Amino acid sequence: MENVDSQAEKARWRGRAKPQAAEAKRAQRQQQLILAAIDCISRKGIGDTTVADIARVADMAVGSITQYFTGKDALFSAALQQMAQEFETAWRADMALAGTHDAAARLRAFLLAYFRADVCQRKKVAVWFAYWGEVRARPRYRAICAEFDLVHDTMLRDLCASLIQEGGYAELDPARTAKTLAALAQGLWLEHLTGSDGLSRDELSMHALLGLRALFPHDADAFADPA
Amino acid sequence: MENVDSQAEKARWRGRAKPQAAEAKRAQRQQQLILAAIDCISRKGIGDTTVADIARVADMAVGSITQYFTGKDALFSAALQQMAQEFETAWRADMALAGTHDAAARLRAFLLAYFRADVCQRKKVAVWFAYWGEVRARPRYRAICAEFDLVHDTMLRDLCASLIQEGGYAELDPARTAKTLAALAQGLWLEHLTGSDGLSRDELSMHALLGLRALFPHDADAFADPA
DNA sequence: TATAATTGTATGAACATTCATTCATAATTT
DNA sequence: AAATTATGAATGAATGTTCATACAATTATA
Repeated sequence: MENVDSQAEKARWRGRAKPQAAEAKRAQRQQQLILAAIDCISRKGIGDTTVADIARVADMAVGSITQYFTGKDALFSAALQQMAQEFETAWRADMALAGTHDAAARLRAFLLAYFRADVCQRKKVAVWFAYWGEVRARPRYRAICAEFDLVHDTMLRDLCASLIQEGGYAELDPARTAKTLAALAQGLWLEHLTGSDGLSRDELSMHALLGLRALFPHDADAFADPA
Repeated sequence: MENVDSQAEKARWRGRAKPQAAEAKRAQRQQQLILAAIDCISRKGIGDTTVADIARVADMAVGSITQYFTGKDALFSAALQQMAQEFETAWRADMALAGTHDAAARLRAFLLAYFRADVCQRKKVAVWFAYWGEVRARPRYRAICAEFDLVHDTMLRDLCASLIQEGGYAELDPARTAKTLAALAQGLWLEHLTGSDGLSRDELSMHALLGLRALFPHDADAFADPA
């Protein structure tokens, strides 16, 4: 991640063209490693994933890891960052689709983004929990999570505030309502991960919608289960 | 754990007394190790906790761990088992206090047990997530969790079913309502663990009560915030 | 040909486990 | 009661393994 600058610098320095292709290839290789790391973490956990595992899955040599990341830790941090970034991109996209005016529709889109097919894979959820399991011990992970949580929480609180205003839910506190919904969504992820009766993504969505209807009964229609 | 039988056997065989004291001391020593393991895991995570760490905190020799547990893994499993057992004991006790007739009061007691002072310590929540982070990778952890989840889920579903019947919430499905509440409680644990604005246990309780009131509006009184 | 990228082995640090020894207490014998 | 023997808990240094990182050799690219 930190070599991006030196790449750009080099391009400027030489004045030649090629940074396009070279940089793209470099990015693709980094991506390969990040994907492999995520895959390994989901199957073996953070503690038991070795660089050899990652190299094997990425179909690269162990030495290449140092080429693209300072070390194992940096790779793991980059993987976490990417997961967080991907999720943020996902809910932003879904919200954009829901328009800009209807607060209920936007809130619905936001919360259901948790259960998108590309987000709510068992594999990825396992990785989220692997990181959360280490978050106390590793300040770096904590910092990355905090950065994305901030914008996530702010958005959710604003959505709740809008709906509370528009829908006439004077008794609800926006911040508390938002935290409650966030907790519900993340708790459902845990259910997805550990539940013996493997709840499908659709079922998880319906649990989330049940929570939304309960909190915002006037908008039950907007939060109805999909047909 | 597996020597208990041979101990009892010996007592029977010799007819003499002493197993009392010896067994108690043994149990106390095991306890010391389990407590030390929980402490270390909460501070360093499962992956970075070494037997040396545990021995230091327990104020014992590294070799003593093998004396009481097959190995590091067995100790960790025992610690998880104990945490799960403690939690089950906690909610059972709180429910007993809530009586046997009032479904709402019992459900309230059950859910608020998540936020008892002795259960909802940051330290212990960190350990829960450390285990969940590894649960995919370690079948042993998964089995222990599944065992306790079963009785937990059954109880919660029965509670929801009772209240749905008594309170006239025909539109609610007991199983789905139960899962939703469980997810909310566990999600609030995560909030407790990672939330930058460290929510106090009281605040967490209030979030849970908000969820209960939303789902069961006829019983808002029973689920009111504490004064 | 010069430069960059890739590879896989070499290295040493970190670690869990093993085990010979010590020591306090209980059991047995005088 | 005193002396002797037996027991098994406790210890921590020794052992062998696992792993991340560094680096020298090799291959690809420009």
